[in-house]
Amino acid sequence: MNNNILKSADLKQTKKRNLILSVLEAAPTALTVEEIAEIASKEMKMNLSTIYRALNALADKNVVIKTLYQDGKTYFEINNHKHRHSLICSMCNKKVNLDVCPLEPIEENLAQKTGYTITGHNLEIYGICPECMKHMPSEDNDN
Amino acid sequence: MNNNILKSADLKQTKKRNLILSVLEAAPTALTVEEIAEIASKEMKMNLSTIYRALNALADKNVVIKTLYQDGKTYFEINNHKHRHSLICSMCNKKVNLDVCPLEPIEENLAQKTGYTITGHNLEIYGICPECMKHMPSEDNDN
DNA sequence: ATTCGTGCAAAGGGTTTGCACTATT
DNA sequence: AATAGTGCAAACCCTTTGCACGAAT
Repeated sequence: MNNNILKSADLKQTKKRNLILSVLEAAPTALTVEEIAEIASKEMKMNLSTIYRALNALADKNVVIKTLYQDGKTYFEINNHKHRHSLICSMCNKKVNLDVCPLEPIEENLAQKTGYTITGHNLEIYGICPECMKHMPSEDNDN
Repeated sequence: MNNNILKSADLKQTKKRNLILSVLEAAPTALTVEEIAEIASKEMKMNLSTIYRALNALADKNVVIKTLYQDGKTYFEINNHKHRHSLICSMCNKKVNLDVCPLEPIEENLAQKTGYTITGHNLEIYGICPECMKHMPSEDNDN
């Protein structure tokens, strides 16, 4: 229930924020503000600024995670405290969540070697999904 | 010698492009366009557009690698075909190169599980460097 | 001489912000 | 009633682009 989320983040309860949160909760992957607006617009329309402000407020409270992807857009997802990464199709943008994070064992080692206090990381993996692979304009296959 | 790099990339040889390349070659980590401009300006001044265009041309030829970091800026580095990642201080932005890439073993596995053809990945690790740690305004240390 | 690189200023895309207004507490 | 959220338009930052000029082949 979103009520608690907003309350415990010291944010006022509004229909829009609740809707934004429920969109994120229903989403299988991180979403851009435009994607959120698109989905949310089925129930009510709201300004992009509103979504940005809501998400930034929530990110400040660590309720959502904000990540800038290589496409130049910021993606948001609920911070469920399960650490995840995405595999993104470079052609259709379809995303698959990974449940492995290969980095935790590395980070401790790294902290020792560098003296840095590791605070986090950002990992995106890119590829071509099977569907796009099928419909690939044959660019460099030698038939 | 840069001559060969530009020639083999089918790009005209200019003083500015050579300078840009030598700045990148001397750099221990990936640099932003502004950082490159700053360093290069000691030898000659050039417009940011020129740097952007030179780097994009080189990135298209895979001579340099172009990566968008979480600070919203694009970083460029020579593509020496050694796969590297950076550890970045969130406070002073100092970067350390890692020579481990923990992802290659994972990717093969991933390809099987998802059917994706993996084409690459992006990994940044964030932390606080020892110097910044020393001078940290004590925010949440309980003394 | 042709082709490509460069500077400048303007435009672009995504995100943020100031202000007046509206809703929540 | 006080405080915080929202819409709108303008501003912002980094990057890209059009055009006229200049340099490399």
